[in-house]
Amino acid sequence: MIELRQLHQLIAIAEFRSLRAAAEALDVQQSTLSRTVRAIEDELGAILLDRRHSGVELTEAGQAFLREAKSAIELLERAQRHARLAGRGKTGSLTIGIQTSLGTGFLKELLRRYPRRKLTTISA
Amino acid sequence: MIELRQLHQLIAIAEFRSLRAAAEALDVQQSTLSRTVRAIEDELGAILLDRRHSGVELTEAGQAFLREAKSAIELLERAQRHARLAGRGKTGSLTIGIQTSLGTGFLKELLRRYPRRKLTTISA
DNA sequence: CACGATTACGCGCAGCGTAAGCATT
DNA sequence: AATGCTTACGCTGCGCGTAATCGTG
Repeated sequence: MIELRQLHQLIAIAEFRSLRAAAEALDVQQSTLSRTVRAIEDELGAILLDRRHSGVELTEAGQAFLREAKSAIELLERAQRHARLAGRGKTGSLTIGIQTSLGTGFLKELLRRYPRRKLTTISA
Repeated sequence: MIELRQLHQLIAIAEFRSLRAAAEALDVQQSTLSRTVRAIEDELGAILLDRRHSGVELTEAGQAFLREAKSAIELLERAQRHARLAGRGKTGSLTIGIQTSLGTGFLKELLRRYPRRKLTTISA
């Protein structure tokens, strides 16, 4: 299955018209991107890049695919933004001060009933 | 980063309203899906599922996110279909018969010049 | 020779299965 | 007791870095 990481890598490659440059920008090795492109091409059964010795160039299939893929990613990122906004206020961190004596009984029970909360203890 | 695999898992969960059922359908363990949901929720900072003891239910945030995410995935899959169509005829497998004597010199050179082709040898 | 993409090899970690745990009906 | 989600633990496969290779201007 093509993953988002791979698509982002492909997008960078297309923007830089170069594996080398994209690799540097993404802070990975050329080899990583070479393998990624190869994997996507194999999965699609279409060649996406024209490998030149002066970099790479999108084939027609590559241009079409990337244009559509970008729209999809755009949509997904909007979805994430919306979800993050929806989550505001309903989640977040809560900082409280409490005497240690209280921290042993009631608080422990509270955290047991509401898992996923993390308790940071600072001893006096 | 949220990956497509995770979104597909989330979609299955939403359809089945159950981790158990979705896990069976996807042929993974419940624990896998539990962790996936948790990971997405953490990344988004929003709770997507109401965990009941009779299964799960999408929260409002979950419904909204999944609706948008599904559209994005739909778009991506269209992009892949288009690319596969574009690749037809320009790629594919070519089966040839050839005498072994020819397979050593010319063919080897040919394959060297056109990498990524695989040669399957069937000895007589 | 320089530059840029490809490929072989080995490693570390993310994702998973197993199994135990916990809460509710 | 049965059902269903969560969590701890260890392993395996995948993605990556390193480094060597190939091919062209």
